[in-house]
Amino acid sequence: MSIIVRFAPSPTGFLHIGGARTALFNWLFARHHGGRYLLRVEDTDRQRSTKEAVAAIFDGLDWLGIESDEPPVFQAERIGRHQEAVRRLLDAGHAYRCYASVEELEAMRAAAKAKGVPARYDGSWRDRGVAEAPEGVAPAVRFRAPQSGRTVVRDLVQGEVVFDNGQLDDMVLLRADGTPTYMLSVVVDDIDMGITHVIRGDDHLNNAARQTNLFKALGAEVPRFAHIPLIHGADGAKLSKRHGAVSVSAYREMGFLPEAMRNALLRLGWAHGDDEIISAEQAVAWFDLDAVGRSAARFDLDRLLALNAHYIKERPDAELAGLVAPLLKAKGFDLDATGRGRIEAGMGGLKQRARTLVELADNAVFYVERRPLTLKDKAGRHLADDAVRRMLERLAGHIVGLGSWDEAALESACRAFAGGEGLGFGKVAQPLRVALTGGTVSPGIFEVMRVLGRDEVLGRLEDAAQGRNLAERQGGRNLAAPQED
RNA sequence: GUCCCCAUCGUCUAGCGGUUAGGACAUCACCCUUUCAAGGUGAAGACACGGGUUCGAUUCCCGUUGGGGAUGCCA
Repeated sequence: MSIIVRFAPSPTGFLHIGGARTALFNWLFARHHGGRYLLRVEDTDRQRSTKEAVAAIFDGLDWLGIESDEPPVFQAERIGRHQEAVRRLLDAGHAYRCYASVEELEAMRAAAKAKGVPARYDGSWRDRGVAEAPEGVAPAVRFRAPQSGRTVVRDLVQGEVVFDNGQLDDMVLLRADGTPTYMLSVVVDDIDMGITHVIRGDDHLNNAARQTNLFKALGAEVPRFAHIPLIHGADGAKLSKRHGAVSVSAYREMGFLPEAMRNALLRLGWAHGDDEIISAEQAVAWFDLDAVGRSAARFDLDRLLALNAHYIKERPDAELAGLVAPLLKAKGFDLDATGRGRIEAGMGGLKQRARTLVELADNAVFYVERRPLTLKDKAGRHLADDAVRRMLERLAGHIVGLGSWDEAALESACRAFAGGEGLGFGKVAQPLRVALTGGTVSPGIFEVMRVLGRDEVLGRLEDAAQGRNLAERQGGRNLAAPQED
């Protein structure tokens, strides 16, 4: 039997990282076993579902490269099937109409809680006939769940979990307005879609028991369940808005690469020995449910950052230049051919120093800035001394006629100059760096000179010598504040 | 309250009865060095507790504690 799994988000908000990981695990599981991965939008709650959320979820999944093997199924469009299933259940005596009001239900729960018994619907309409129905009250339809015995969920991750049927109440299948609830639609749709394995967050573990009984009542085979542990926030609680960045799109905006995100998500609750950097191909080859852990994990931004730094280094320079261009544009730097050329030529040194695309863009600014440069933070003090400026002027004179403008030639010329001045190389390099980049932190100075080109270097040197640089600007927006030396 | 799940360094984890309890991130040193990174080397850092079972428990069982989840006409 071929494996069919699905990711079934409810479009009541953005795609958060927990959902993204669930999708990833499903997708990986299908790919690994040569099965199919489907997408189903659980939008039976018409009040809270929005088109924007659907778009955000699709967009996030797309960005992560988790593509569905078939067009997405919209649950709301399948109401007919759900209602039909309820009719069958009603006919077979597996369901009944319940006329209890919302107030009554609340009272029931409060009473149960006070008595210390499971808070659940008391089943008072289980065996009452329609004749007793109060007037003008539209009934909800409830499942007639088994009241004794136990339901066993054989879970691929959690093992065998036993529930006392006395704990499980008669869940609502159809609301009073005739719309299906989640509990009903998941089961009907999973049956119709031929889902063989249900991989989802373990906040659904309890539901698995109730759904198991529904599957049986519907005469269907119960799929295999795999409830994966939740991802928690830094405080150890279930992820919510108050945990800061939780949406996939937020991470995208922070400058993370999808491959880094996937790698990070993959390693939450799943491991393959000591492997940390895992490619998409390896993930497919290695992933299986037996290696999924059972304890909740916290999402660690530092790890993501480290992974992202790794994947940035692995990306070709041209690709990174393309990724950074729009970020630079947003900062007001529209790249011309020269700018683009410099960004790509300087990418080697740039990408060594960035953990996010945002940092990469911030650090690349000096390559596309127009003269005279605006000095960063307190960098100006390196250029404040008149003797230093004259030194820079002499340096310009020393390199202006250089035969070749490559890094090796630049280095030997600059070192020779420093020697001639009786200065340690650092005494020359740092003012030079500030003159050329406007800051005290940058890629290797010879690389910078090479990328900038002779004219620009000479021009920036002259600006510095003449004291033409502009006063400091606001500090960078790097995740890691740039260190002052 | 009731039910369910979980428990190895700060974090993510390896471990599947006998290990100097391993790796990664973060931290701290040192090396390299034109700054910052990167890289290299090293350090510090964990089996929640109590009972069993066993020749032997991080590992198996029970309990305690702690954390989480579910208790909806949300999903």
